[in-house]
Amino acid sequence: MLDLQKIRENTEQVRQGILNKNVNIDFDIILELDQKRRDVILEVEDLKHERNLLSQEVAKRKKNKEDAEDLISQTRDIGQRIKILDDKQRLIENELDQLLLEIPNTPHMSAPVGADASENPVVKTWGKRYEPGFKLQTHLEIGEALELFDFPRGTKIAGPGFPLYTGQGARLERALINFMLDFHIDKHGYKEVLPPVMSNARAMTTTGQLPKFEDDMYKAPLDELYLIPTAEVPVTNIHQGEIIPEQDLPIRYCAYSSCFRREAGSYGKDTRGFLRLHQFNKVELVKFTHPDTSYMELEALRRDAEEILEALGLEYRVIELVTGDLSFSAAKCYDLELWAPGEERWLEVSSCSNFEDFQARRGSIRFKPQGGGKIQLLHTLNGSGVATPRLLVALLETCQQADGTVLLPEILGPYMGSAGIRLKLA
RNA sequence: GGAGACGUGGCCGAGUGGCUUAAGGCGGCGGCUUGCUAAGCCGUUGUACGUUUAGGCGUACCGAAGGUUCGAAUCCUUCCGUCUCCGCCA
Repeated sequence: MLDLQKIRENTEQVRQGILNKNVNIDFDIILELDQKRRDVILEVEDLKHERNLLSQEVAKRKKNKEDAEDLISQTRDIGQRIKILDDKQRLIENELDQLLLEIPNTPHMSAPVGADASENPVVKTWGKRYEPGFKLQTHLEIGEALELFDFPRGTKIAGPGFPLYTGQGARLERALINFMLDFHIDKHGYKEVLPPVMSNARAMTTTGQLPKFEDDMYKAPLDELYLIPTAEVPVTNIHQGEIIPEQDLPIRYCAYSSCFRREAGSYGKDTRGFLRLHQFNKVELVKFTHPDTSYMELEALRRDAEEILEALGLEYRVIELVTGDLSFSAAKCYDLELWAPGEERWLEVSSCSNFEDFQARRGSIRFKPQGGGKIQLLHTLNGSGVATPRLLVALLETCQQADGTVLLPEILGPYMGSAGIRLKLA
């Protein structure tokens, strides 16, 4: 949510920022409602003040056993006017809130202005192209040959997009999750949390999934719960409604969770294999920071995700999202993409974003300055560190050998246990 | 799922219709005293919104939402949460 005062005072600047995100918002309606709201408040508070004074006078008279009927009937009349104005105020504020909740965050000034993903600049590339000289297979061919997963049976159980991992494939998936968790916890100092995979509407509103993107989520209407599309939702809401002492910042969490996405409107796109799923696994990094350090923390967050890819020896590049490609809540975002040599394309495995105070305002997440001073909204950030499906694709395709086996990086050895790092048909 | 108890500020805790604009304490902050520390003494202490050139002023907030009343932390209704016991269950 944007600061109403900022909308009021810097309307043109905000309007331009939102336009750069390819969204057109009618700010005149908002400003008009804001003015109406303040007019009503002015009127109703005046009446309430009067009522309080009269009630005190009634109390005084009753104490002295004097008659107060005239004051009581006068106040009764004021009470009715207050009730009408209270209702009016509530109505205006509901309408205003509803509008504000649907306005996306404004881009940071460092985010490159651009219309869509085709304009995203590449800011970094790392690693060496895997070109072993034999004909490379796709992850689907490798997986089928080595029986690492079973899409037809996953479809039988839940439908397309719900993968069933089998044998060494299941073990590899689990190994990757544990490897990434340990890496961030032990090497990068994140605190591990294991959150619920369902969240309520309140939590979904904090992070920005609601009210606009309800159709993208799986819902359990009987219990008024949603399956989380990312651990960002439950983890960011850990501190919803809290006031955190400044000296506790930054708070850095690392969480594994299954993620659930209906992917509404994306039918027909990347339907093969692991490229786009309804359920997948992801290790997520979430930070709560002081506003002054959030952009420094964004760079550090991105590095933490990059190091996972480097530790596995996979070729990747980093792109910076132009304003038109930024998500609803983000002010600035980097995507990490892995090269999949079998698919011969780049695959997005991580998004690292700074939301500034956008989510903090929706979820009322604040900090108390150390030397006293005014309580302020903090900044929230998150990034995948990283999502497994496309990581698995790039890993299998990059580690495939001429004999049809897959030789995993040494670093996964301890996590593969007795299966070892060479995947072959059992 | 059944029964009962409870929900007050950063924390503890008083408060069953009007000198409560929430007592008292702890903690925090400032000051005095002081070789240092501790103790003691004095003062101060929330959030949101509105308004104001400023100092300030006003309104709301006692789990949430409604209601009764001239007036609600206090009475009524509904909901949510926590705890205890029972049932069920990996």
